[in-house]
Amino acid sequence: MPHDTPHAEACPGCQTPDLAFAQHDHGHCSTDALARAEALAVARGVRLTPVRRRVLEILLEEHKAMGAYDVLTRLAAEGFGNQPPVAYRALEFLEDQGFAHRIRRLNAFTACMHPGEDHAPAFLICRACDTVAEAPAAPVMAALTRAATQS
Amino acid sequence: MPHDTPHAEACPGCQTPDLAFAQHDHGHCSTDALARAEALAVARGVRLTPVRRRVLEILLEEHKAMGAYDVLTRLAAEGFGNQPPVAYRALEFLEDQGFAHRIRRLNAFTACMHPGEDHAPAFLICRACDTVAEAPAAPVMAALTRAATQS
DNA sequence: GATATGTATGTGATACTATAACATGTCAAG
DNA sequence: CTTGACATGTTATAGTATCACATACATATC
Repeated sequence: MPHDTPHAEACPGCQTPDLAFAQHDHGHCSTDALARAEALAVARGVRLTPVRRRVLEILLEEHKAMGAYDVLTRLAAEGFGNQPPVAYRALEFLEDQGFAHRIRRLNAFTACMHPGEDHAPAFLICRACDTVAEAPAAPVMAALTRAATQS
Repeated sequence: MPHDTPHAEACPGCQTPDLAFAQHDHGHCSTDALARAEALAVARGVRLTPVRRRVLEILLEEHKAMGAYDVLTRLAAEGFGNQPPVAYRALEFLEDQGFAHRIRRLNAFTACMHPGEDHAPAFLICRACDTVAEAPAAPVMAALTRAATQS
């Protein structure tokens, strides 16, 4: 339920749900990410099977943090298995390959926008609508590492 | 089960379980944090009831990330309620008052080492033994904020 | 002191998240 | 064609979290 917390006021995605998509031609970046994933899978000799591919597509379409059971519901509706491991296994595969990220804080998953690139992402998550932005976090990591070594 | 991941090699707490306590006189910092919490509770007009107080003590004693059910088990053994809400409510109270932190990534909680101080903590969590160190994260936050505003 | 009010706790039920364990299927190499 | 590795299906269960309602307890008011 968007629009019902103060936080929503600061989130473009909440105010104009289609904004995120319009802004960056989501259709394109989506098919692009998918294509990269396919290529990488081939290059690595791993198989982007129908379930796995479909899960990635779903994550890309939604462009937000999705729970494993949300994904599972979609899969089941499309004739794939309807038991939790079906979703978890596909999601685990995607995460292992760097095609998706697990956001443990939300018990959720989201498609990676830069598969194949070496990156340390931080996630900007709208508390109201769960839209996720992936921000480069190299400087953040650096600060963290500094904090860590000092302790 | 400590000592069985490569990561453990880098964690002082893993190698010498008592180190964290010896190093900083945990007994003292523990009672100190408790005293601060008591004072703050009075100052704010909120009640640090027996369950709440005991939960805080447990978190301070353990000095590591504890699941709600771990806490609950301890509570039940001591004659408090044995249903999940008992633990969750006390933990929520402690978190609201800033006496404890919830580490969602671990589905766990830990006592705050600096109750009352305005701070933005980052947590350094040993993957092997769940010992938690609370590091000052102001610079990390700054980097994050920068990343956020750019997106 | 009796009563009313708000807050805290007890308790049972249930929702949500995740994994273990084992059976079955599928594909490609030899 | 068989074998072996990987993928999926399926059942069961573990682990995390919240809801809803009843009860108790403290404080303020009359």
